[in-house]
This record gives sequence, structure tokens and C-alpha cells, in this order.
Amino acid sequence: MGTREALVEAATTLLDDGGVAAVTLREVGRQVGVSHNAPYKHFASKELLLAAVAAAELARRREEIATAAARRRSPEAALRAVLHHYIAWALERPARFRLVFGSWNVASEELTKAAHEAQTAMVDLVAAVQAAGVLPAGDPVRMASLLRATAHGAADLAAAGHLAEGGKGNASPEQLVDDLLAHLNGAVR
Amino acid sequence: MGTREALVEAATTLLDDGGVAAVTLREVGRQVGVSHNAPYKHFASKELLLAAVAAAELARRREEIATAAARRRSPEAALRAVLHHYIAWALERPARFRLVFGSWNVASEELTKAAHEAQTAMVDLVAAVQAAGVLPAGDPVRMASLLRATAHGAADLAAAGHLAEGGKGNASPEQLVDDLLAHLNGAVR
DNA sequence: ACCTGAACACCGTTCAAGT
DNA sequence: ACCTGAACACCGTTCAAGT
Repeated sequence: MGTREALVEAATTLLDDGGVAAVTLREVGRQVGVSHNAPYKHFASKELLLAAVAAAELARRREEIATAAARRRSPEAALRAVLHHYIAWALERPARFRLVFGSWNVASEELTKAAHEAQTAMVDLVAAVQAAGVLPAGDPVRMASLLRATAHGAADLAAAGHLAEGGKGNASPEQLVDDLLAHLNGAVR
Repeated sequence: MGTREALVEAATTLLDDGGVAAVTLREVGRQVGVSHNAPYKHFASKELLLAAVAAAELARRREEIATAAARRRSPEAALRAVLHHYIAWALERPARFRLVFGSWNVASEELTKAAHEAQTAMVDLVAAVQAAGVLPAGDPVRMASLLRATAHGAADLAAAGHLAEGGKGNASPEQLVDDLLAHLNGAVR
């Protein structure tokens, strides 16, 4: 494995274990067994190393989601699986999730490309579900954005502990997404 | 103005101008005209200073949202105003928005209380709109969570530039929330 | 009760130098 | 082309000391 890949891998592990604050170039170098500024031979800055981590995660996610969707019989089941996967990802790897959707000062081509591809796959799936009459008609891009916004918001709020504060009505993020799908289906005429 | 309030105010300004990374205890002290460790006489750590900033912001937001809602004639218009306010907040003050919903390692009583009160006000409003027959019946806590998740997700994705990548179907966060309200209304029987 | 100044153990980044 | 070690200008936090 090249030094570059090793640096990305070590940064990912540090991110999972201690959040983005735990990712220091010095500790990354230590893990890989190089000096604390060897990373500068592969990345112009710490932020660009983090962008590489985020892009790799997004690419992995897209792969996993594509295979999960392919396993389902109906486009409806595939769409539900994709949304549930999105939420499971946010809850299991909150640091990676937050990194990917964090505020980037650098424009990483790798990162924007990965995000765009994920969006496109989602739109195709939504269009298929609409064609099956399970979701209301309308611009599939806009419908996909609505579904993604809800899944993203539910996952982000849940990860931050702002969703369920105990009590009767508290819903899991998965339930909220299912509620949305049910309401949308109920709105089909 | 006491030193404590001055520290919170200076931290808020630094947050707006340069993001959370720009908030250093040394710079906060500089702005207020005290030494770089005077903050420790008011806050046990930097994170608790940031928690105070977040709590103050949340309290301000709640006030503003309450008055905006009170100005509307129908509960439906009030609910829409609240959701649009939420989005406008995220887009105008992204650093504050992200701080409030960031991952907290410290448990700030002030912060959880403010979050709980905001949630309660939202639930009451949703129940009123349901009673008017404009939203489907069902647990108002769960319906409020769905609306909040969508508004939050749309705002967060938009703030990160992950929502509209140009092109025809690209929807603003406000449009997505309106779409949701329209679909939910369409699902009322 | 509140504040200061020195000190400690960290950072990211730069640079001259090595292979 | 890739890496190292010293150096610089920062950090958060602690502590002894002052009023």
C-alpha cells in the first residue's frame, strides 16, 4: 500500500475513534510510521487530506447502496432500503457522515463528483417508483431532494440527540422516513 | 455588561466571521480586553463557552419564531412561517446553526432546556393545524418531528451546497418544505 | 471573586537539507 | 519524487500569584 492510501486509512480510523478533532497530521504520521510532515508530500493541507477521506467514504457508500438496491425486487423496496441505509450510515459512523456534509473551504473535484453520482442514482430510483404509481407524479429531482432532505435531517438530528427525548411520540429516523413514504403514497390520486 | 456576557458576545461574532475554528479563547480574550485565560473564571472549558453561545442563540431563535408565528392568522400560516424561519436561520447564520446541532461532549443543561422548549412549541402548533384538518391526523409529536427533520435536512444540505447543483429540478429548501406540506395536505382524507 | 503571566504540551505549516 | 528535523507562530489548559 502506498503512503498516500495509508495516510487516508489512518485518518479515517482516527476520525472514527475521536472525531475530526482527533485527526492531526502528527498523529496520522505516527500511525503510518512517517514524519509529521510527510503528509505534505501527498496533500497540500490537512483539509485536503480530510477531503480525500470524505471522497473515499462517499464512493464506498455509493457502492454499498447500489448493491443493496439491486437486491430488492421492487423499486419501492429498493428506495426504502437506500433511505434506511443512509440513516444507518449516519448513526453508525457519525463522524464520517458529518465530515462528508461539513462545510468545505476547499473545492475537491473528487468530492463533488462523488456527491453528484450519488444524487443521480437516487433520482433514477425515485422516477421508477413514481412510474409504478407508488409515489405522486412530479419532477423526480425535486421528489428525490425531498426524500433525501428528510432522511438527512432525521439522521442528523438523531445523531446529535435532538430527535427523541424519550416519551411516547418519539420516533426513530427510520420511522420518520417510513411515515413520509406512507403519506406520499396516500397523496397519490 | 459583565465579562461573561462580553465573552459570549465576542465568541458569537468570531463564530459568524470565521466559523467555529476562529473562536479561540485567546482571541475572545483579546476582543474583550482581558487576558487569554480570564475565560476560565467564567467557563470551565472552551466547549462550555461555545455551549453558552449555542444556548443564547437557541433562546433568541425561539423568541423570534414565537413572535413570527403570533403574527399569522391561521395555525397553518404560522407553521409555514416557523419552518421558513428555521431555514432562513440556517442559511443566514450557518455557523451558529451548525454549532447548535453539532456534537456536544458536554451536557449543558441550558442547551437541552432551550432545545426542549423549541420542540414543545412546534408540537402545539402542529396539533392546531391537524385540528383544522390541514394536516393528516396522528401523533403530533411524530408529525412535528417529520416536519422538523425535513426542514433541518433541507437547510443543512443547502448550507453545505449539497442540494441544488444547478439544472431544472433543483429546489430551494423552502420549496421542499412547501412540497412536503402540500403532499401531507393531499393525504388528508 | 476575578484576573494576570509564565509555563506545558500540543497544533499546522514552512523550509533547508538529505536520498 | 519522497522524506526528515528544526523552527515558527499559534493553540487549550494549568498553576502560582496578585487584588
